[in-house]
Amino acid sequence: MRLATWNVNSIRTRVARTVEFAVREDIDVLAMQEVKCKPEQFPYAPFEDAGYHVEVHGLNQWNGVAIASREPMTDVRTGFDGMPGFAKATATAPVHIGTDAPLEARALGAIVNGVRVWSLYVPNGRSLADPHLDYKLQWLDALRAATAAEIAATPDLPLALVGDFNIIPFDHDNGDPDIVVGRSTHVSPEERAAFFALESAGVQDVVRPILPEGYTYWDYQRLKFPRNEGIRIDFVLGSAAFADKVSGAAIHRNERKGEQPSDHVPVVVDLDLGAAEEDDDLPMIFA
DNA sequence: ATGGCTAAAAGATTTAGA
Repeated sequence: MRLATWNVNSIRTRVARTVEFAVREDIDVLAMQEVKCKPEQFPYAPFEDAGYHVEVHGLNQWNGVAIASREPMTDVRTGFDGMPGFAKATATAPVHIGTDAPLEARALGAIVNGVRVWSLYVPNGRSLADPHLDYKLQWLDALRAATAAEIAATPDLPLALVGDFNIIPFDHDNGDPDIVVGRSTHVSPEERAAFFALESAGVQDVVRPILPEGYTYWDYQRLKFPRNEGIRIDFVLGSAAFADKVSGAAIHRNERKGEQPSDHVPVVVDLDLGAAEEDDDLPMIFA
């Protein structure tokens, strides 16, 4: 099975190149982030014409996550247990963060080919002084707890957290001189600690051992891509049962090129799920 | 020229992204 994650930055703007990529790269499961639309606005037809089922979680023009899959999806979930919401300050009320605040469309889970996939769009944080950074940290801590609980409940079910984590784990993942430790989000000790705390929940970065270097995002502004001033913020974090099956990985830097690219590129992982999943593709000469 | 952004809703700017 070939699994990809891609922050598409509006699926309506980029549906053609998104589906073209999925078909060309033989993607079985494509987790998308920032689809920026409601389900009724989602361009299902191009995906379905290419042989994909689609699940969408979108509430408005912001955020929005989706999964396209060649095989049907089961146990589809919007949001994870304990996921907080965010309400910005108004004239009469302060900022509110919690499970009783309005939930955003940042997490969509489904089981496909016997693998639990979570398509995740972690809150940005905005700036070090912004309450949105507190929201980001609380959201990540709730994700850590929910992931630990899910792995404890079903340790043999391969699980992957995939998506835009909005954290630059290591200094060598940051090629953007405008992002500075001490001044910027994405590189703060607190955000990095929240990212690495996911390891304690039982998931690990399955792309890093194969591709130690490589950016996944370049800002549209100030010639960041031509200058290769990118950052690495999109990841595939797999449980032990998932990581055992990883046989390859790729970061598709070329998808940042061309007409109307997303500012992110796809990250792809190959899984060896054994003979069962290959039955569709191989002649039954061993039957 | 030594620098240049993109997207959506509702406008003719605001909010958001990272």
